[in-house]
Amino acid sequence: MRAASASFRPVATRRAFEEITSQIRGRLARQALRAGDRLPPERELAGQFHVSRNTLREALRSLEIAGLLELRKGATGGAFIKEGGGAAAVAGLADLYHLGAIQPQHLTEARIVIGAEVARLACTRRTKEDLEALAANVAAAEAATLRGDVVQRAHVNYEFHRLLARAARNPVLIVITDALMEMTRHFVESIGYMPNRYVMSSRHRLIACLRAKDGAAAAKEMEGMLRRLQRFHLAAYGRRK
Amino acid sequence: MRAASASFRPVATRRAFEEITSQIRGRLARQALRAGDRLPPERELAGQFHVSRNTLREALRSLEIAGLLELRKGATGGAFIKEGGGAAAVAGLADLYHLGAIQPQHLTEARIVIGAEVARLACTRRTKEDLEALAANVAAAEAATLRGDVVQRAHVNYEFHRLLARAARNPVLIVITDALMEMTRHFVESIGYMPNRYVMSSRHRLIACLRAKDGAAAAKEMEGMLRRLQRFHLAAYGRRK
DNA sequence: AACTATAATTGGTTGAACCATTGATTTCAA
DNA sequence: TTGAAATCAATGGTTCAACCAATTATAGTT
Repeated sequence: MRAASASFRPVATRRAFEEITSQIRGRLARQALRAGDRLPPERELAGQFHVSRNTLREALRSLEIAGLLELRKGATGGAFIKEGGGAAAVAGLADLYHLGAIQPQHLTEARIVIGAEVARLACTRRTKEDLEALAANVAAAEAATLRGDVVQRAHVNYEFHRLLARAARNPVLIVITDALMEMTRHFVESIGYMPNRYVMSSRHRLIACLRAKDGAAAAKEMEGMLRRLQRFHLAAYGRRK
Repeated sequence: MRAASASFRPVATRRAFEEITSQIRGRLARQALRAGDRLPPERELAGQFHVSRNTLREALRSLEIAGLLELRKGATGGAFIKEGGGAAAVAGLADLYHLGAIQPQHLTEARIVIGAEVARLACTRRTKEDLEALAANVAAAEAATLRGDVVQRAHVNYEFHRLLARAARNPVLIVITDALMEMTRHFVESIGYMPNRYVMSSRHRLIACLRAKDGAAAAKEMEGMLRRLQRFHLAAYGRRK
Protein backbone atom coordinates (compact mmCIF):
# COMPACT_ATOMS: atom_id res chain seq x y z
CA MET A 1 0.00 0.00 0.00
CA ARG A 2 1.55 3.28 -1.05
CA ALA A 3 1.29 6.21 1.32
CA ALA A 4 -0.34 8.47 -1.25
CA SER A 5 -3.26 6.16 -1.83
CA ALA A 6 -4.83 7.11 1.47
CA SER A 7 -4.48 10.85 0.95
CA PHE A 8 -5.94 11.31 -2.52
CA ARG A 9 -9.27 10.32 -3.86
CA PRO A 10 -10.37 10.50 -7.47
CA VAL A 11 -11.72 13.87 -8.43
CA ALA A 12 -15.44 13.45 -8.58
CA THR A 13 -16.90 14.33 -11.95
CA ARG A 14 -20.21 13.31 -10.55
CA ARG A 15 -22.93 12.80 -13.05
CA ALA A 16 -26.36 14.22 -12.35
CA PHE A 17 -28.03 10.84 -12.06
CA GLU A 18 -25.44 9.76 -9.51
CA GLU A 19 -26.25 12.71 -7.32
CA ILE A 20 -29.90 11.69 -7.45
CA THR A 21 -29.29 8.05 -6.61
CA SER A 22 -27.03 9.18 -3.81
CA GLN A 23 -29.74 11.36 -2.30
CA ILE A 24 -32.34 8.60 -2.51
CA ARG A 25 -29.92 6.04 -1.06
CA GLY A 26 -29.29 8.45 1.77
CA ARG A 27 -32.97 8.59 2.61
CA LEU A 28 -33.10 4.82 2.56
CA ALA A 29 -30.11 4.54 4.88
CA ARG A 30 -31.63 6.84 7.46
CA GLN A 31 -35.03 5.20 7.23
CA ALA A 32 -36.72 8.28 5.75
CA LEU A 33 -37.85 5.91 3.04
CA ARG A 34 -39.03 2.41 3.82
CA ALA A 35 -40.08 -0.68 1.97
CA GLY A 36 -43.40 -0.15 0.26
CA ASP A 37 -43.15 3.62 0.09
CA ARG A 38 -43.81 5.22 -3.25
CA LEU A 39 -41.72 8.01 -4.73
CA PRO A 40 -43.47 10.87 -6.52
CA PRO A 41 -44.16 10.44 -10.24
CA GLU A 42 -41.21 10.82 -12.58
CA ARG A 43 -42.33 14.18 -13.91
CA GLU A 44 -42.68 15.61 -10.45
CA LEU A 45 -39.39 14.13 -9.19
CA ALA A 46 -37.59 15.53 -12.21
CA GLY A 47 -38.90 18.95 -11.23
CA GLN A 48 -37.78 18.56 -7.62
CA PHE A 49 -34.26 17.60 -8.65
CA HIS A 50 -34.18 20.21 -11.42
CA VAL A 51 -33.22 17.68 -14.05
CA SER A 52 -34.87 16.44 -17.17
CA ARG A 53 -37.09 13.43 -17.01
CA ASN A 54 -34.57 11.41 -19.01
CA THR A 55 -31.84 12.01 -16.47
CA LEU A 56 -34.16 11.20 -13.63
CA ARG A 57 -35.10 7.97 -15.36
CA GLU A 58 -31.46 6.94 -15.59
CA ALA A 59 -31.24 7.41 -11.84
CA LEU A 60 -34.38 5.35 -11.22
CA ARG A 61 -33.09 2.70 -13.57
CA SER A 62 -29.87 2.47 -11.57
CA LEU A 63 -31.77 2.03 -8.35
CA GLU A 64 -34.00 -0.56 -9.96
CA ILE A 65 -31.01 -2.59 -11.16
CA ALA A 66 -29.46 -2.25 -7.71
CA GLY A 67 -32.61 -3.91 -6.36
CA LEU A 68 -33.74 -0.92 -4.34
CA LEU A 69 -36.72 0.15 -6.42
CA GLU A 70 -39.49 -1.49 -8.33
CA LEU A 71 -41.16 0.44 -11.14
CA ARG A 72 -44.78 -0.25 -11.86
CA LYS A 73 -46.80 1.10 -14.73
CA GLY A 74 -50.36 2.31 -14.71
CA ALA A 75 -52.61 4.65 -12.79
CA THR A 76 -51.51 3.42 -9.35
CA GLY A 77 -47.97 2.74 -10.55
CA GLY A 78 -44.81 4.55 -9.69
CA ALA A 79 -41.45 3.87 -8.07
CA PHE A 80 -41.81 1.72 -4.97
CA ILE A 81 -39.13 0.97 -2.41
CA LYS A 82 -38.46 -2.74 -2.56
CA GLU A 83 -38.10 -5.10 0.34
CA GLY A 84 -34.39 -5.86 0.58
CA GLY A 85 -34.20 -9.27 -1.02
CA GLY A 86 -30.60 -9.59 -2.06
CA ALA A 87 -31.47 -10.17 -5.70
CA ALA A 88 -28.85 -7.68 -6.83
CA ALA A 89 -26.08 -9.37 -4.85
CA VAL A 90 -27.12 -12.75 -6.25
CA ALA A 91 -27.10 -11.36 -9.78
CA GLY A 92 -23.71 -9.79 -9.19
CA LEU A 93 -22.15 -13.10 -8.22
CA ALA A 94 -23.93 -14.92 -11.03
CA ASP A 95 -22.45 -12.43 -13.48
CA LEU A 96 -18.97 -13.26 -12.22
CA TYR A 97 -19.66 -16.91 -12.93
CA HIS A 98 -20.91 -16.16 -16.43
CA LEU A 99 -17.88 -14.01 -17.10
CA GLY A 100 -15.61 -16.86 -16.13
CA ALA A 101 -14.10 -15.08 -13.13
CA ILE A 102 -15.65 -17.80 -10.98
CA GLN A 103 -14.85 -21.30 -12.21
CA PRO A 104 -16.67 -24.52 -11.34
CA GLN A 105 -13.96 -25.62 -8.93
CA HIS A 106 -14.30 -22.33 -7.06
CA LEU A 107 -18.04 -22.73 -6.94
CA THR A 108 -18.00 -26.28 -5.63
CA GLU A 109 -15.33 -25.44 -3.08
CA ALA A 110 -17.28 -22.45 -1.80
CA ARG A 111 -20.36 -24.62 -1.51
CA ILE A 112 -18.47 -27.04 0.71
CA VAL A 113 -17.17 -24.48 3.17
CA ILE A 114 -20.36 -22.40 3.28
CA GLY A 115 -22.74 -25.35 3.18
CA ALA A 116 -21.13 -27.08 6.12
CA GLU A 117 -21.34 -23.99 8.29
CA VAL A 118 -24.91 -23.31 7.24
CA ALA A 119 -25.85 -26.84 8.24
CA ARG A 120 -24.15 -26.39 11.61
CA LEU A 121 -25.98 -23.15 12.35
CA ALA A 122 -29.29 -24.48 11.10
CA CYS A 123 -29.11 -27.22 13.71
CA THR A 124 -28.98 -24.76 16.56
CA ARG A 125 -31.72 -22.46 15.27
CA ARG A 126 -34.15 -24.53 13.28
CA THR A 127 -37.77 -24.39 14.39
CA LYS A 128 -40.27 -27.17 14.12
CA GLU A 129 -41.61 -25.45 11.01
CA ASP A 130 -38.16 -25.43 9.41
CA LEU A 131 -37.84 -29.13 10.12
CA GLU A 132 -41.22 -29.84 8.55
CA ALA A 133 -40.41 -27.81 5.45
CA LEU A 134 -37.09 -29.59 5.05
CA ALA A 135 -38.66 -33.00 5.50
CA ALA A 136 -41.34 -32.13 2.96
CA ASN A 137 -38.63 -31.03 0.56
CA VAL A 138 -36.83 -34.36 0.91
CA ALA A 139 -40.10 -36.17 0.26
CA ALA A 140 -40.66 -34.07 -2.85
CA ALA A 141 -37.15 -34.87 -4.06
CA GLU A 142 -37.79 -38.58 -3.63
CA ALA A 143 -41.07 -38.32 -5.48
CA ALA A 144 -39.36 -36.54 -8.36
CA THR A 145 -36.65 -39.20 -8.36
CA LEU A 146 -39.24 -41.97 -8.60
CA ARG A 147 -40.91 -40.14 -11.49
CA GLY A 148 -37.54 -39.86 -13.16
CA ASP A 149 -37.99 -36.10 -13.35
CA VAL A 150 -34.34 -35.08 -13.02
CA VAL A 151 -35.00 -31.41 -13.71
CA GLN A 152 -37.61 -31.11 -11.00
CA ARG A 153 -35.42 -33.10 -8.64
CA ALA A 154 -32.52 -30.75 -9.19
CA HIS A 155 -34.67 -27.73 -8.45
CA VAL A 156 -36.09 -29.29 -5.32
CA ASN A 157 -32.55 -30.02 -4.22
CA TYR A 158 -31.46 -26.41 -4.69
CA GLU A 159 -34.47 -25.44 -2.64
CA PHE A 160 -33.27 -27.69 0.17
CA HIS A 161 -30.12 -25.64 0.59
CA ARG A 162 -32.11 -22.42 0.46
CA LEU A 163 -34.47 -23.69 3.15
CA LEU A 164 -31.53 -24.77 5.27
CA ALA A 165 -29.94 -21.34 4.99
CA ARG A 166 -33.19 -19.73 6.07
CA ALA A 167 -33.32 -22.05 9.05
CA ALA A 168 -29.86 -20.75 9.98
CA ARG A 169 -31.44 -17.30 10.42
CA ASN A 170 -28.59 -15.30 8.97
CA PRO A 171 -29.43 -13.12 5.96
CA VAL A 172 -25.78 -12.93 4.87
CA LEU A 173 -25.66 -16.71 4.58
CA ILE A 174 -29.09 -16.76 2.95
CA VAL A 175 -28.00 -14.42 0.17
CA ILE A 176 -24.72 -16.25 -0.31
CA THR A 177 -26.53 -19.59 -0.46
CA ASP A 178 -29.04 -18.24 -2.97
CA ALA A 179 -26.16 -17.01 -5.11
CA LEU A 180 -24.33 -20.34 -4.88
CA MET A 181 -27.48 -22.21 -5.87
CA GLU A 182 -28.10 -19.88 -8.79
CA MET A 183 -24.58 -20.46 -10.07
CA THR A 184 -24.87 -24.18 -9.43
CA ARG A 185 -28.06 -24.26 -11.44
CA HIS A 186 -26.29 -22.82 -14.45
CA PHE A 187 -23.32 -25.09 -13.93
CA VAL A 188 -25.43 -28.24 -13.72
CA GLU A 189 -27.42 -27.21 -16.78
CA SER A 190 -24.19 -26.91 -18.71
CA ILE A 191 -22.93 -30.37 -17.79
CA GLY A 192 -26.32 -32.04 -17.89
CA TYR A 193 -28.46 -33.38 -15.07
CA MET A 194 -27.30 -36.60 -13.58
CA PRO A 195 -28.85 -38.67 -10.82
CA ASN A 196 -26.70 -39.20 -7.77
CA ARG A 197 -28.02 -41.71 -5.34
CA TYR A 198 -25.80 -40.68 -2.47
CA VAL A 199 -27.51 -37.31 -2.11
CA MET A 200 -30.82 -38.72 -0.96
CA SER A 201 -29.36 -40.97 1.70
CA SER A 202 -27.34 -38.03 2.96
CA ARG A 203 -30.50 -35.97 3.20
CA HIS A 204 -32.03 -38.42 5.63
CA ARG A 205 -28.97 -38.46 7.84
CA LEU A 206 -28.94 -34.67 7.74
CA ILE A 207 -32.56 -34.45 8.76
CA ALA A 208 -31.74 -36.72 11.70
CA CYS A 209 -28.93 -34.37 12.75
CA LEU A 210 -31.26 -31.41 12.52
CA ARG A 211 -33.85 -33.22 14.58
CA ALA A 212 -31.22 -33.99 17.22
CA LYS A 213 -29.72 -30.50 16.93
CA ASP A 214 -26.32 -32.05 16.41
CA GLY A 215 -24.52 -29.27 14.57
CA ALA A 216 -21.11 -30.95 14.38
CA ALA A 217 -22.57 -34.07 12.81
CA ALA A 218 -24.66 -32.02 10.38
CA ALA A 219 -21.64 -30.05 9.24
CA LYS A 220 -19.68 -33.24 8.73
CA GLU A 221 -22.52 -34.89 6.85
CA MET A 222 -23.02 -31.87 4.60
CA GLU A 223 -19.32 -31.52 3.92
CA GLY A 224 -18.99 -35.18 3.01
CA MET A 225 -21.97 -35.04 0.69
CA LEU A 226 -20.77 -31.87 -1.01
CA ARG A 227 -17.28 -33.32 -1.47
CA ARG A 228 -18.73 -36.31 -3.24
CA LEU A 229 -20.87 -34.04 -5.34
CA GLN A 230 -17.82 -31.94 -6.13
CA ARG A 231 -15.85 -34.91 -7.45
CA PHE A 232 -18.90 -35.98 -9.42
CA HIS A 233 -19.51 -32.55 -10.91
CA LEU A 234 -15.92 -31.69 -11.72
CA ALA A 235 -15.39 -35.06 -13.36
CA ALA A 236 -18.41 -34.41 -15.57
CA TYR A 237 -17.12 -30.92 -16.29
CA GLY A 238 -13.71 -32.29 -17.25
CA ARG A 239 -15.29 -34.76 -19.68
CA ARG A 240 -17.40 -32.02 -21.23
CA LYS A 241 -14.42 -29.84 -21.97
CA MET B 1 -44.25 -25.94 -3.30
CA ARG B 2 -47.42 -26.02 -5.37
CA ALA B 3 -47.42 -28.05 -8.52
CA ALA B 4 -48.46 -25.12 -10.70
CA SER B 5 -45.48 -23.04 -9.78
CA ALA B 6 -43.21 -25.10 -11.96
CA SER B 7 -45.49 -24.98 -14.99
CA PHE B 8 -46.23 -21.29 -15.30
CA ARG B 9 -43.89 -18.42 -15.56
CA PRO B 10 -44.80 -14.76 -15.46
CA VAL B 11 -45.78 -13.38 -18.82
CA ALA B 12 -42.84 -11.31 -19.91
CA THR B 13 -43.73 -7.73 -20.73
CA ARG B 14 -40.14 -7.20 -21.55
CA ARG B 15 -39.02 -3.63 -21.81
CA ALA B 16 -36.86 -2.62 -24.73
CA PHE B 17 -33.82 -1.85 -22.61
CA GLU B 18 -34.07 -5.30 -21.00
CA GLU B 19 -33.92 -6.94 -24.39
CA ILE B 20 -30.76 -4.98 -25.10
CA THR B 21 -29.04 -5.83 -21.83
CA SER B 22 -30.02 -9.44 -22.36
CA GLN B 23 -28.38 -9.53 -25.79
CA ILE B 24 -25.20 -7.91 -24.51
CA ARG B 25 -25.09 -10.22 -21.50
CA GLY B 26 -25.47 -13.12 -23.89
CA ARG B 27 -22.42 -12.04 -25.84
CA LEU B 28 -20.50 -11.75 -22.61
CA ALA B 29 -21.56 -15.22 -21.49
CA ARG B 30 -20.38 -16.84 -24.71
CA GLN B 31 -17.15 -14.88 -24.77
CA ALA B 32 -18.06 -12.93 -27.89
CA LEU B 33 -17.29 -9.89 -25.78
CA ARG B 34 -14.34 -9.83 -23.43
CA ALA B 35 -12.86 -7.53 -20.84
CA GLY B 36 -11.42 -4.43 -22.44
CA ASP B 37 -13.54 -4.61 -25.59
CA ARG B 38 -15.33 -1.46 -26.60
CA LEU B 39 -18.90 -1.33 -27.80
CA PRO B 40 -19.81 0.94 -30.70
CA PRO B 41 -20.77 4.54 -29.86
CA GLU B 42 -24.21 5.08 -28.40
CA ARG B 43 -25.64 6.64 -31.54
CA GLU B 44 -24.51 3.72 -33.65
CA LEU B 45 -25.66 1.06 -31.16
CA ALA B 46 -29.05 2.73 -30.95
CA GLY B 47 -29.30 2.37 -34.69
CA GLN B 48 -28.32 -1.31 -34.60
CA PHE B 49 -30.95 -2.11 -31.98
CA HIS B 50 -33.53 0.12 -33.64
CA VAL B 51 -34.20 2.05 -30.47
CA SER B 52 -33.76 5.66 -29.48
CA ARG B 53 -30.56 6.77 -27.89
CA ASN B 54 -32.35 7.34 -24.59
CA THR B 55 -33.55 3.76 -24.43
CA LEU B 56 -30.12 2.48 -25.35
CA ARG B 57 -28.63 4.63 -22.62
CA GLU B 58 -30.96 3.09 -20.03
CA ALA B 59 -29.64 -0.29 -21.11
CA LEU B 60 -26.01 0.82 -20.85
CA ARG B 61 -26.74 2.38 -17.49
CA SER B 62 -28.11 -0.94 -16.25
CA LEU B 63 -25.02 -2.78 -17.36
CA GLU B 64 -22.82 -0.13 -15.80
CA ILE B 65 -24.58 -0.46 -12.45
CA ALA B 66 -24.34 -4.24 -12.73
CA GLY B 67 -20.57 -3.76 -12.97
CA LEU B 68 -20.29 -5.11 -16.50
CA LEU B 69 -19.53 -1.89 -18.37
CA GLU B 70 -17.52 1.22 -17.82
CA LEU B 71 -18.49 4.37 -19.70
CA ARG B 72 -15.79 6.84 -20.62
CA LYS B 73 -16.22 10.22 -22.19
CA GLY B 74 -14.16 11.83 -24.89
CA ALA B 75 -12.79 11.06 -28.32
CA THR B 76 -11.43 7.64 -27.33
CA GLY B 77 -14.27 7.02 -24.91
CA GLY B 78 -17.18 4.65 -25.19
CA ALA B 79 -18.59 1.64 -23.39
CA PHE B 80 -15.87 -0.76 -22.31
CA ILE B 81 -16.35 -4.25 -20.97
CA LYS B 82 -15.07 -4.27 -17.43
CA GLU B 83 -12.89 -6.85 -15.77
CA GLY B 84 -15.17 -8.89 -13.52
CA GLY B 85 -14.40 -7.41 -10.13
CA GLY B 86 -17.40 -8.25 -8.03
CA ALA B 87 -18.08 -4.63 -7.17
CA ALA B 88 -21.78 -5.05 -7.94
CA ALA B 89 -22.13 -8.05 -5.63
CA VAL B 90 -20.32 -6.18 -2.88
CA ALA B 91 -22.59 -3.17 -3.33
CA GLY B 92 -25.65 -5.41 -3.30
CA LEU B 93 -24.75 -6.87 0.07
CA ALA B 94 -23.78 -3.48 1.44
CA ASP B 95 -27.21 -2.18 0.44
CA LEU B 96 -28.84 -4.94 2.46
CA TYR B 97 -26.86 -3.82 5.46
CA HIS B 98 -27.86 -0.21 4.97
CA LEU B 99 -31.48 -1.20 4.59
CA GLY B 100 -31.34 -3.03 7.90
CA ALA B 101 -31.99 -6.46 6.40
CA ILE B 102 -28.55 -7.45 7.64
CA GLN B 103 -27.99 -6.60 11.29
CA PRO B 104 -24.65 -6.32 13.10
CA GLN B 105 -25.06 -9.70 14.77
CA HIS B 106 -25.58 -11.31 11.36
CA LEU B 107 -22.53 -9.57 10.03
CA THR B 108 -20.22 -10.57 12.87
CA GLU B 109 -21.50 -14.13 12.78
CA ALA B 110 -20.93 -14.41 9.06
CA ARG B 111 -17.42 -13.07 9.51
CA ILE B 112 -16.67 -15.82 12.01
CA VAL B 113 -17.80 -18.71 9.85
CA ILE B 114 -16.38 -17.35 6.60
CA GLY B 115 -13.21 -15.95 8.12
CA ALA B 116 -12.23 -19.22 9.73
CA GLU B 117 -12.62 -21.14 6.49
CA VAL B 118 -10.75 -18.50 4.53
CA ALA B 119 -7.87 -18.75 6.97
CA ARG B 120 -7.86 -22.53 6.63
CA LEU B 121 -7.75 -22.43 2.85
CA ALA B 122 -5.18 -19.64 2.79
CA CYS B 123 -2.79 -21.89 4.70
CA THR B 124 -2.83 -24.53 2.02
CA ARG B 125 -2.49 -22.17 -0.93
CA ARG B 126 -0.54 -19.15 0.19
CA THR B 127 2.58 -18.37 -1.79
CA LYS B 128 5.71 -16.78 -0.42
CA GLU B 129 4.47 -13.49 -1.86
CA ASP B 130 1.17 -13.79 0.00
CA LEU B 131 3.05 -14.39 3.20
CA GLU B 132 5.22 -11.34 2.63
CA ALA B 133 2.23 -9.12 1.86
CA LEU B 134 0.44 -10.33 4.99
CA ALA B 135 3.50 -9.79 7.16
CA ALA B 136 3.93 -6.31 5.72
CA ASN B 137 0.30 -5.60 6.48
CA VAL B 138 0.74 -6.63 10.10
CA ALA B 139 3.79 -4.38 10.35
CA ALA B 140 1.78 -1.49 8.90
CA ALA B 141 -0.98 -2.12 11.43
CA GLU B 142 1.50 -2.01 14.29
CA ALA B 143 3.00 1.20 12.96
CA ALA B 144 -0.45 2.78 12.78
CA THR B 145 -1.17 1.58 16.32
CA LEU B 146 2.01 3.19 17.60
CA ARG B 147 1.07 6.43 15.87
CA GLY B 148 -2.34 6.21 17.47
CA ASP B 149 -3.92 6.42 14.04
CA VAL B 150 -7.02 4.30 14.71
CA VAL B 151 -8.64 5.05 11.35
CA GLN B 152 -5.62 3.96 9.38
CA ARG B 153 -5.21 0.93 11.61
CA ALA B 154 -8.78 -0.13 10.97
CA HIS B 155 -8.34 0.14 7.22
CA VAL B 156 -5.09 -1.82 7.30
CA ASN B 157 -6.90 -4.47 9.31
CA TYR B 158 -9.70 -4.76 6.75
CA GLU B 159 -6.99 -5.11 4.13
CA PHE B 160 -5.53 -8.05 6.06
CA HIS B 161 -8.70 -10.05 5.59
CA ARG B 162 -8.86 -9.12 1.93
CA LEU B 163 -5.26 -10.25 1.42
CA LEU B 164 -5.98 -13.47 3.23
CA ALA B 165 -8.98 -14.17 1.01
CA ARG B 166 -6.85 -13.58 -2.06
CA ALA B 167 -4.29 -16.00 -0.70
CA ALA B 168 -7.09 -18.57 -0.48
CA ARG B 169 -7.40 -18.34 -4.29
CA ASN B 170 -11.17 -18.57 -4.44
CA PRO B 171 -12.96 -15.64 -6.10
CA VAL B 172 -16.25 -16.50 -4.40
CA LEU B 173 -14.63 -16.12 -1.00
CA ILE B 174 -12.77 -13.03 -2.16
CA VAL B 175 -15.97 -11.25 -3.13
CA ILE B 176 -17.74 -12.36 0.04
CA THR B 177 -14.82 -11.18 2.16
CA ASP B 178 -14.73 -7.83 0.38
CA ALA B 179 -18.44 -7.43 1.04
CA LEU B 180 -18.08 -8.38 4.71
CA MET B 181 -15.26 -5.88 5.13
CA GLU B 182 -17.23 -3.15 3.41
CA MET B 183 -20.15 -3.74 5.76
CA THR B 184 -17.83 -3.99 8.75
CA ARG B 185 -16.29 -0.66 7.81
CA HIS B 186 -19.68 1.03 7.96
CA PHE B 187 -20.56 -0.78 11.16
CA VAL B 188 -17.35 0.22 12.91
CA GLU B 189 -17.73 3.81 11.77
CA SER B 190 -21.16 3.89 13.34
CA ILE B 191 -19.99 2.62 16.73
CA GLY B 192 -16.67 4.46 16.68
CA TYR B 193 -13.16 3.11 16.29
CA MET B 194 -11.76 1.38 19.32
CA PRO B 195 -8.35 -0.14 19.85
CA ASN B 196 -8.34 -3.83 20.63
CA ARG B 197 -5.03 -5.17 21.76
CA TYR B 198 -5.91 -8.81 21.23
CA VAL B 199 -6.13 -8.44 17.47
CA MET B 200 -2.44 -7.75 16.97
CA SER B 201 -1.24 -10.69 19.04
CA SER B 202 -3.63 -12.91 17.11
CA ARG B 203 -2.17 -11.66 13.85
CA HIS B 204 1.26 -12.90 14.79
CA ARG B 205 -0.01 -16.32 15.74
CA LEU B 206 -1.94 -16.44 12.49
CA ILE B 207 1.12 -15.56 10.46
CA ALA B 208 2.93 -18.40 12.20
CA CYS B 209 0.15 -20.81 11.21
CA LEU B 210 0.35 -19.60 7.63
CA ARG B 211 4.07 -20.04 7.61
CA ALA B 212 3.68 -23.59 8.91
CA LYS B 213 0.71 -24.24 6.61
CA ASP B 214 -1.30 -25.38 9.60
CA GLY B 215 -4.84 -24.80 8.38
CA ALA B 216 -6.63 -26.24 11.39
CA ALA B 217 -4.71 -24.02 13.78
CA ALA B 218 -5.24 -20.97 11.57
CA ALA B 219 -8.98 -21.55 11.45
CA LYS B 220 -9.11 -21.91 15.20
CA GLU B 221 -7.04 -18.81 15.74
CA MET B 222 -9.14 -16.73 13.37
CA GLU B 223 -12.38 -17.98 14.85
CA GLY B 224 -11.25 -17.18 18.35
CA MET B 225 -10.13 -13.71 17.40
CA LEU B 226 -13.35 -12.96 15.54
CA ARG B 227 -15.45 -14.23 18.44
CA ARG B 228 -13.68 -11.83 20.76
CA LEU B 229 -14.14 -9.06 18.27
CA GLN B 230 -17.81 -9.96 17.97
CA ARG B 231 -18.42 -9.62 21.70
CA PHE B 232 -16.50 -6.39 21.68
CA HIS B 233 -18.40 -4.93 18.73
CA LEU B 234 -21.86 -6.05 19.74
CA ALA B 235 -21.34 -4.72 23.25
CA ALA B 236 -20.40 -1.34 21.80
CA TYR B 237 -23.38 -1.51 19.50
CA GLY B 238 -25.70 -2.29 22.39
CA ARG B 239 -24.41 0.71 24.34
CA ARG B 240 -24.88 2.97 21.34
CA LYS B 241 -28.49 1.99 20.94
C1' DA C 1 10.82 19.51 -31.16
C1' DA C 2 7.56 21.47 -28.23
C1' DC C 3 3.78 24.01 -27.41
C1' DT C 4 -0.87 25.88 -28.71
C1' DA C 5 -5.12 26.40 -30.90
C1' DT C 6 -8.60 23.91 -33.27
C1' DA C 7 -11.45 20.19 -34.56
C1' DA C 8 -13.59 15.74 -33.97
C1' DT C 9 -15.53 12.21 -31.13
C1' DT C 10 -18.18 10.62 -27.46
C1' DG C 11 -20.92 10.41 -23.36
C1' DG C 12 -24.20 13.70 -20.53
C1' DT C 13 -28.35 16.45 -20.47
C1' DT C 14 -32.41 18.78 -22.01
C1' DG C 15 -37.38 19.43 -23.44
C1' DA C 16 -41.35 18.19 -25.68
C1' DA C 17 -44.12 14.94 -27.53
C1' DC C 18 -46.50 10.57 -28.02
C1' DC C 19 -47.37 5.47 -26.83
C1' DA C 20 -49.01 1.63 -23.71
C1' DT C 21 -50.63 -0.11 -19.56
C1' DT C 22 -53.23 0.03 -15.54
C1' DG C 23 -56.80 1.19 -12.46
C1' DA C 24 -60.63 4.29 -11.31
C1' DT C 25 -64.79 6.49 -12.87
C1' DT C 26 -68.80 6.99 -15.39
C1' DT C 27 -72.50 5.42 -18.15
C1' DC C 28 -76.21 2.79 -19.26
C1' DA C 29 -78.94 -1.20 -19.87
C1' DA C 30 -81.05 -5.19 -17.44
C1' DT D 1 -79.92 -1.67 -7.64
C1' DT D 2 -76.73 -4.26 -10.09
C1' DG D 3 -73.27 -5.19 -13.21
C1' DA D 4 -70.94 -4.96 -17.32
C1' DA D 5 -69.01 -1.97 -20.74
C1' DA D 6 -67.11 2.35 -22.19
C1' DT D 7 -64.40 6.22 -20.88
C1' DC D 8 -60.98 8.80 -18.49
C1' DA D 9 -56.84 9.83 -15.92
C1' DA D 10 -52.35 8.73 -14.16
C1' DT D 11 -47.98 6.78 -14.85
C1' DG D 12 -44.04 4.50 -16.76
C1' DG D 13 -41.93 3.49 -21.65
C1' DT D 14 -40.12 5.35 -25.89
C1' DT D 15 -38.88 8.58 -29.47
C1' DC D 16 -36.73 12.65 -31.59
C1' DA D 17 -33.79 16.46 -32.15
C1' DA D 18 -31.00 19.30 -30.27
C1' DC D 19 -27.10 21.14 -27.42
C1' DC D 20 -23.46 20.72 -23.53
C1' DA D 21 -18.99 19.05 -21.69
C1' DA D 22 -15.02 16.35 -21.48
C1' DT D 23 -11.30 14.23 -23.83
C1' DT D 24 -8.23 13.15 -27.40
C1' DA D 25 -6.37 13.70 -32.05
C1' DT D 26 -4.57 16.87 -35.27
C1' DA D 27 -2.99 20.78 -37.59
C1' DG D 28 -0.49 24.84 -37.11
C1' DT D 29 2.99 27.89 -35.00
C1' DT D 30 7.19 29.13 -32.91
